[in-house]
Amino acid sequence: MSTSTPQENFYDFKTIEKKWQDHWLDNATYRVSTDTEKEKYYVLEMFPYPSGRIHMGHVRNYSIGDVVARYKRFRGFNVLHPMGWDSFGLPAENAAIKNNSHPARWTYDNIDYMRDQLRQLGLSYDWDREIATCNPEYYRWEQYIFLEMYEKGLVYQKNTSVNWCDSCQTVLANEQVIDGCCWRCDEEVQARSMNGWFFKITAYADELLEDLDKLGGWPEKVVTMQRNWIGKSQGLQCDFAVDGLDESLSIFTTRPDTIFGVTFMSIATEHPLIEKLLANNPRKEAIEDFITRIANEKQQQANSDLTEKEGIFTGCSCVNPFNGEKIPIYVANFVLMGYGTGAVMAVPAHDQRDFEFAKKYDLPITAVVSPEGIELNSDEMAEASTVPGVLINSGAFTGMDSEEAKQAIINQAVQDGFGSAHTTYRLRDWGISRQRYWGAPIPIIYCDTCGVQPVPAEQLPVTLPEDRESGQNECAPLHQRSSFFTTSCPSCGQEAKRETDTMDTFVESSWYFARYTCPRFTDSPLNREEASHWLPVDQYIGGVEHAILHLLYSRFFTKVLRDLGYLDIDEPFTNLLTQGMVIKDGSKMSKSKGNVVDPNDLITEYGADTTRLFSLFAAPPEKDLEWNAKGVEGCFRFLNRINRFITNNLDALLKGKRKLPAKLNGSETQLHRKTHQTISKVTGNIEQNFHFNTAISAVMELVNTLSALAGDQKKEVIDNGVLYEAVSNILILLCPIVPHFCSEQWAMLHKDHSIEDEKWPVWDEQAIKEDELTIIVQVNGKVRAKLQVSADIDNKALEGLALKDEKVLKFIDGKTIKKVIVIQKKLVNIVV
RNA sequence: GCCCGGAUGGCGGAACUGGUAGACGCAAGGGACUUAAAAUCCCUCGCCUUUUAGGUGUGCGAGUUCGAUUCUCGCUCCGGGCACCA
Repeated sequence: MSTSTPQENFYDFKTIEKKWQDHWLDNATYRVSTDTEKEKYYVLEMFPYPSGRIHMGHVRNYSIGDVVARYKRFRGFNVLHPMGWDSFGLPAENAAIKNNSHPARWTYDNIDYMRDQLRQLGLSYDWDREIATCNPEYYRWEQYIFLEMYEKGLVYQKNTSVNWCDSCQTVLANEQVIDGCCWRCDEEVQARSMNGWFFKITAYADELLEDLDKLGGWPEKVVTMQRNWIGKSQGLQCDFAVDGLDESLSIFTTRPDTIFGVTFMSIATEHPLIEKLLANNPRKEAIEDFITRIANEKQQQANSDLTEKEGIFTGCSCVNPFNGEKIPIYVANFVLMGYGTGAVMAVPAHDQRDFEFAKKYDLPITAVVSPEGIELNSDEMAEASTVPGVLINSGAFTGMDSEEAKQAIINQAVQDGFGSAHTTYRLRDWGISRQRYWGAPIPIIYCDTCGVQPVPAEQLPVTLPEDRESGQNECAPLHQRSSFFTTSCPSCGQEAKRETDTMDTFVESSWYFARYTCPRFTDSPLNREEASHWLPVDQYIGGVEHAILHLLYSRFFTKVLRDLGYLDIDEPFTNLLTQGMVIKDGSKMSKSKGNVVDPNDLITEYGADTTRLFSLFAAPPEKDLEWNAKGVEGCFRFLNRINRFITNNLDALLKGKRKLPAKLNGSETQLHRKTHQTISKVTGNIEQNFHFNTAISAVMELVNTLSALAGDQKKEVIDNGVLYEAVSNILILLCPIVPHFCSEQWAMLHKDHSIEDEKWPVWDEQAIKEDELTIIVQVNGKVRAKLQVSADIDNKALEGLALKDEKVLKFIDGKTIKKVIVIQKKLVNIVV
């Protein structure tokens, strides 16, 4: 639509949308409370970070959610559909520095603007439940939960190696380290050992893994990603005595069956045993140099590709408890201290990485598992053999099947007291400490006398100091504020210091969905009654980029809150829909690519309804959506066609009877049938998989049929009852998608009630049935003719008709018919 | 490297448990209305050919079947996740 276009050609979306938005807001139409009469339905879209303005991804996400919410209301559910703001985070601090403002100011301004934008989209939220996670009334309860978790031993402090940027004076997350340098200032990142707070998510590793089976309403892909992330493996933990020291080296392996093939040992550069191995070691200097070099390389290559495997002999050895063999100990760059025990028994014959290492350092290779039908020669192997087989060179276990041997060897280790069955997870505990200002303060006090003290619950919330000076890029901002960190010990009353780290912002989003059920509750984090009524979330909708972290943390919090007595569910989200990205010109919309479409422009030009309609029509929700400006116009045209039809037929629609006549003529039958087919199609598309694109197509077809049969060139007179049936159903079926438009059109036809008082239509199976069928006739699988037959024809008669058809005769003439296949009501295939 | 997806006209996408491939929309071409434009309406629209018809066609190659976009096997390309996990 160009600006020179006369407005009178189009429906007046500006006035209409404003009118209905005001109406919904003034009447709090979408406010909900517990209702025992109606079944509850909780639909939730991932809440946004208030970055400034909404983008097309938000429009798509929230449009999908809004259709679900409105549809479920039509189906008679009591729908909880809340919205809020994930409003802590680093961008606010950066923006505050840049604009010489305060993070809170910047954040709340953004929230105000974006709330307005969401309202302009006509989203049916219960705004009374709005929450902002940076509000002390929200994070006080997060601090409260933290303290309860602390009490239960689910929160602890430990020293770990982190990415440290010296110029920014802060810890960086892995994804903020680019090629070994800080994403913001390009300073080289260092490894630094720091004390931080951790949530013991590993305590729930098994349950988080097992309960994945309960998530039948989640995309298989997301479940798999979580399963791999948790990464459970079972095997043997076994101790190897260190030669000449009163120490043992503990290893974990998933291949106990290969234990007789161990020819060396690889340990991590950070392994605690190294210190002891280096005492009085003639090679001490070389080993230390190696370790320092590897440590630096590791830090810089945290995000890059694999480096070559390297190691250094320590000069020390240990003993394989199964056969008494002496095993040299190497320090190797590929061994992770954070997984297993930080030491790996190396079996080069059956592990590719160990194989390469052995070749490089000329270490022996001993094959101990012989795959069926193959004779392994240790000296001639070109690569490791990782398949199962029969044990060889394995003492008492020789001849045993490798799968069987795993258990037998574990049993032996247990019996002899040097090992046991053990389960290891890839999942690590969740480090939540951030040296930032704009986050929820960790409610802990350090007292020189009494040590670590939790802040007493009655002193919550620990609020952020408001005197944040702007214009400074300071490190650990809370650490600079004595007004904040100076306090008194809750135990002895002496002067003490507050923890100055804030919590990872993922903590806020791990339980907000529960807080929505009782957003203003002041007694505890959650009102058990409300939470148990509304939860779990029936339908959760958001980007697949949160498939692991956010969704895993939320599942973890749900289990913790359950164990703290606040919830009675195991899993927070029954059904999950992960929507695709919004793409333009083949790549994701981004400022740097300059291919951003601003929702504001679209709303101004075509209105919210068209914007919603297109974002739902162009692709099914789970797929990426390719933006097409012309496609938007097509959607706008569609709405105008409906508007024009109703306007042109308003007299008949208002004055005529709204009941179907007793007998229908040809056109009426067709329209009536199409109407009911459309109801069935749309309902099915929404219920099955939220494929709104095909639902919209179906309504478009109905509108096409309507124009053809009842438009200007109509052939037969259409009874008003049939006409009304078609029109009213078009409006109800489209209402969840284009609510302002349908509300307005409905209001033109009805003075007494709004469209939202209507029930979702039910289709009539009888009306759907076609009385004539098109039967395909194939000869040797190729379509040769189409027959119009009455719907009740039997197979025998059908076969007869097909064999007599002129076009078919052409192809079977003079040939022997081998076989005739008749598929009821569908096709006849003649094989010659 | 491993684990998931995906590939259908000029484009976005349809096609129920194997049964008319290309619904719906966009773009394109032709026509009507108009002084003209906008808007609207009608027609055509996978490719090829000897065009009232026939051939061919759902990334490539096989297979199962009367019949495959759909099922099986083997590839190619694209997207995503994990990445020294012992």
